[in-house]
Amino acid sequence: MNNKPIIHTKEACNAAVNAVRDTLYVVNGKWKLPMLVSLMTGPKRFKELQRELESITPKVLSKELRDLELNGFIKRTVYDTTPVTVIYERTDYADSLSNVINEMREWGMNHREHIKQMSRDEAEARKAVAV
Amino acid sequence: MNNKPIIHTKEACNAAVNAVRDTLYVVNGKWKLPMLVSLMTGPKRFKELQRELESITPKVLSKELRDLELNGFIKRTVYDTTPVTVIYERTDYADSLSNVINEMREWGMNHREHIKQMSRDEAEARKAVAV
DNA sequence: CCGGATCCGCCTAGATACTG
DNA sequence: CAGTATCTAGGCGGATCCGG
Repeated sequence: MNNKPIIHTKEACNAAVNAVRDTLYVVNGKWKLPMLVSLMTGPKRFKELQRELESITPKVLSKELRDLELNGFIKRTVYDTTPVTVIYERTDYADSLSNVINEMREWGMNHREHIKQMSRDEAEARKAVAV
Repeated sequence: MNNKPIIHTKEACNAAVNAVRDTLYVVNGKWKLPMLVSLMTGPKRFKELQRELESITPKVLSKELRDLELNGFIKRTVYDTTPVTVIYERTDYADSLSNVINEMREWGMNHREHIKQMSRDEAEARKAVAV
């Protein structure tokens, strides 16, 4: 019918775009990744996380922890001491992100080089014009 | 020195986190992916893109196009007609994203199922308590 | 100690109107 | 046609104070 030879129906593309956006959403923001990284060395208490992430405010930390919990990346456990002790720890499910994260890390590093090269090329072009 | 057996130095982790954030940043937002998808079927003019992406405003489209161009994902060409014709097209470099995008798409789809399962489990738990 | 509640400033997407 | 100019709104991150 048209010149698109492949399986790119509009609906499939939209579903794909949405799936990608979901992924973007769950790891996006300033703190989510550092938090998951910080929890890789073991379970932590609220205050410990706050100290490690230096400069995060309790409100934001609390919200981010809730987000991560809702997505199943961390588990929150309350111990009935006085005062209460709250422990946060990574779940196994958090590891399911590793492929995505690695791809992103790798691409991001290459991209940094690519951008540098682009601006070098551009500088050369400007020089050529200037002469 | 400490109990971390692996190669996770603080600096390496930070660099990794930054690389990941770069990747997140360049494809983030409501429009970047749909735009790249739309340009997969061939070069397009400004107005064509606006029509395909229905509901994007020219200001936002213009900004997003600039972003994509700065990252080297698209090429902008001005033809000296009256009135001027401007053509946007994907670069080969845009294809370098395919691995990342595919991983994200796949993970996003699985995650949707995972979330569903989590809420089902939770509903079960509530039912058990209610009885 | 672990947060919740409230207020506040910023950034940016969007709406609308306009220009070369 | 291919954008720019101006204004507004709302969401997010931060600061500060409060409570269990």
